[in-house]
Amino acid sequence: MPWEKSFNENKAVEAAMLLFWEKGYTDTSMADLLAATKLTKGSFYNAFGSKKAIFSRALLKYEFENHRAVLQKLAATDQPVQAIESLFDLILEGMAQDADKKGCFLINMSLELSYHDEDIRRIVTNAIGEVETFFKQMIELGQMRGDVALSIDPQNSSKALMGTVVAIRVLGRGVYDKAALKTLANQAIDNIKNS
Amino acid sequence: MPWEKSFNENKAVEAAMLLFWEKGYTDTSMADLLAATKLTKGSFYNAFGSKKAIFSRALLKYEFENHRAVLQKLAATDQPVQAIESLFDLILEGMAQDADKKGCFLINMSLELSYHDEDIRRIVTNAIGEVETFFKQMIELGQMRGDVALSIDPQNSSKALMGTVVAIRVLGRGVYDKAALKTLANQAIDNIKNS
DNA sequence: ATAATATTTGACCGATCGGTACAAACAATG
DNA sequence: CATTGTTTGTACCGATCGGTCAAATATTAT
Repeated sequence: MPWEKSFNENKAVEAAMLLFWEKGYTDTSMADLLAATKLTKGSFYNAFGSKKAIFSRALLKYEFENHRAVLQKLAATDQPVQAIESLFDLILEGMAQDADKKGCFLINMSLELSYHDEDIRRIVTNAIGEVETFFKQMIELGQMRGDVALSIDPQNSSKALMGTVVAIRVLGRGVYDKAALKTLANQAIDNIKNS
Repeated sequence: MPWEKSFNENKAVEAAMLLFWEKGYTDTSMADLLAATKLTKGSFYNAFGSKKAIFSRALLKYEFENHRAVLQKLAATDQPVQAIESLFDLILEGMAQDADKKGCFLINMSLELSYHDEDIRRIVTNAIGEVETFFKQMIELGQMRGDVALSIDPQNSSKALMGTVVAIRVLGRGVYDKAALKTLANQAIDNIKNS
């Protein structure tokens, strides 16, 4: 009776994600989306329903693949300070390879949409909370292992590390160069290390 | 021969600034601008020429009034660490009073336009450079006075402070609450203080 | 007065916006 | 091979986008 779609829905969301990531929500038009996903209007609206809907899916996909997966892999280590360093390394490396200077999709959207669109704000807030939790756990683990100074407050320092990530991702879009970003990261890490 | 404009051009730029600040560039339409400036299309284009043009003027006005003026006043002090603290206080206070959570106009625009529009990127980069210079000068002054640890590198630490400002202004738009932002500021300041 | 000059106004422009309607094309089942 | 229900392509929608322009209007110099 029914019939299978001739296109890969996941690929379409992927293409949309890259577009939204690069150009933001408003500056990405339906025409852009149709071109990128290689869908016609009928198929698009049949599959996704609206521009906002595919945007949400794209943002969640990003969060899932570019955040959650990375954090989980890093958190599995038994060398917490190194895990934190690795996260910063990954971010810096990713930015160096990103010729378009797209930055972080989630953080970009936290400025473009977050306050006016409650759904988006929740996704962003949640994603940032996850990163912060990662930092906090690594700090606590590090304190148990003696790698992190006991004078450090995990709650506060995890926020500081999170703030550094935000700063790096924002200033990395054309204001600071690679070296300056690296400086930011190094200082933040030094602040928690047991010297 | 000529004839004086019946409207205050500066007031118009001010109104445009508040609009762009709140909604961003793309999401602010000509209709919005005309309503806010109380101009008709002809007058608007006669006076400013284009949407981009009045945007640039609005951004520069913001930079002049909300950045340069504040920094100059603070830099005049002979208590540099207090000047830095005052800057963070001013930012936090301003954000607490800003019900719309507009954040910082310049930093918002660094994400929306900076990489794709070279003119805007230059304005943003320059403004951030000024803040960073302020921090650097205050740190150096503080080291001479003994308020700031000599182990601190002014160049690096001014970047760290700048990064904290960026983080506060970005995360302050709906992700972090007042207390969390204050935590970020306190940690950044503690890092340079001579204990 | 009136000529010269600049501003203001509102109608109008083509292009693009996101979204809908619907018929034709289609694959799976009876 | 007809039936069924989905997918697909496209024509079309009203609204809005940023921007133009000519005529109307107000001011000053002569």
